Amino acid sequence: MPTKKYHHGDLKNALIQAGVKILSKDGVGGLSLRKVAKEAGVSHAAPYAHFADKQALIAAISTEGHKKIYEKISRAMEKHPADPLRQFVETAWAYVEFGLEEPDHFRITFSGAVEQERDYPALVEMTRKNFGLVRQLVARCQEAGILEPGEADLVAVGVWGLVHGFVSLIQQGQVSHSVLDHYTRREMLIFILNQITRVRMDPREFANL
Amino acid sequence: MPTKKYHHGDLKNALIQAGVKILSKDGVGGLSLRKVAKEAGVSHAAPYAHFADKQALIAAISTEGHKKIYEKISRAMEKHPADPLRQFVETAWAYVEFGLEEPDHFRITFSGAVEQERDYPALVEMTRKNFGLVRQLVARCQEAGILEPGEADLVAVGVWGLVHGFVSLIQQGQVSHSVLDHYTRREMLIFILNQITRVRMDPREFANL
DNA sequence: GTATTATCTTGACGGTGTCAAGATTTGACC
DNA sequence: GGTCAAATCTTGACACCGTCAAGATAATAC
Repeated sequence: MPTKKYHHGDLKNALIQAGVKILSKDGVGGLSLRKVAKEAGVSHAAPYAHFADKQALIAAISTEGHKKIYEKISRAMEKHPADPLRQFVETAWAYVEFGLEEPDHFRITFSGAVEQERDYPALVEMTRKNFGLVRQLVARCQEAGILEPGEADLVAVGVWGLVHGFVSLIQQGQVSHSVLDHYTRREMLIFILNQITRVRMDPREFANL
Repeated sequence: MPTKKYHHGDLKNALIQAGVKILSKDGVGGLSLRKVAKEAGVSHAAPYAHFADKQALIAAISTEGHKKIYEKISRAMEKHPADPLRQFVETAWAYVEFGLEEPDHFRITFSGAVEQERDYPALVEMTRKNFGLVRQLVARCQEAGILEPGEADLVAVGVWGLVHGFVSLIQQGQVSHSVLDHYTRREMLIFILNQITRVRMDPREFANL
């Protein structure tokens, strides 16, 4: 963390947090640089001392999103250090939770609002870190016979896509009522995870672990 | 129709097409109502005769995206009417192709830029139609023993998410070079599809069908 | 042929991203 | 401690944006 400085102190982080707050209040469409500045108590052009443009702020907010995901899923993985299957389920569920608790932060993090991701090394590094965690979990599950063997990179892409697609469809309300009435979200997740695992979990049983 | 008249004739569709063109030229961030109007050769407020606001135009552009996907995947399914496995592969590949050929149209279609989807019945209907097609294909594959049995709705969510996640990660350039150098995109797709199918396809073989 | 309606233009408003110029504070160096 | 350059923030301006109101024009219904 940058040490306490002059006028504001730690405006850069304050702007990111203000952005997260506005996202949860006004949604992705309501996020503007001027509103973020006002929320942080500075003038409308102050952010330009810390961010080159709006894209750069969004990139920082996305990085913050990936950080939260990293914390959530690494905590989830620590819950059952010796049980890859439960690690798998808990990690996936942690990801889903973030998507449901902070939908707009989740959305802006993955919506491709950052057009040239490679211009933001911190963001690239953070996504790499998250992907590495998933890849590592996938490899462990493959060793344990829970997932099919094969190139762990690609299997990880598949797993991530599966869970991410699930969150997206829930967010957009595209899951039919006939399904929603019969299963909890967690049961639905386990149902979907069953598609790619070699073991078969009973949704009702695993939802309560 | 061609020459300039006070009344355009078919401005509504012209605006949608202008929007698609601008998307491919300037990306999602460069899409504005005024630019779309100019591209279509009308004044800056003319779109308001056909769209309530920018959201409504984006919803129409998203609907157009779903239409293109519908055409592509239904054509793909017709290629091998009696072979569910090939139908499955070709349909997924058609989806990937659209994402790679028109990345920004693909992105705006699924980025949640339309905040309240339910306000746009045509869009809801079109997504429902596409999902129905996938669901139908999934059911057929389940009957043929290619996919695990179970609630077809949820299996379809999984399949869609898997393929969609694959496109997203490719678009963002997050697939490692070590993988990109060894496999074509189509081989990578088949690799991923193997994760959820009960049959095992050889990527090298199936990539050339 | 006239009246009504749909379509399009013009002009205006507040909000937005961004830059330039200037004010203020900090930290480093003597 | 005093001086100065760099970092930080404010103010003001500009072009662009989404949106609305008022009016002009064309198509259509009668």
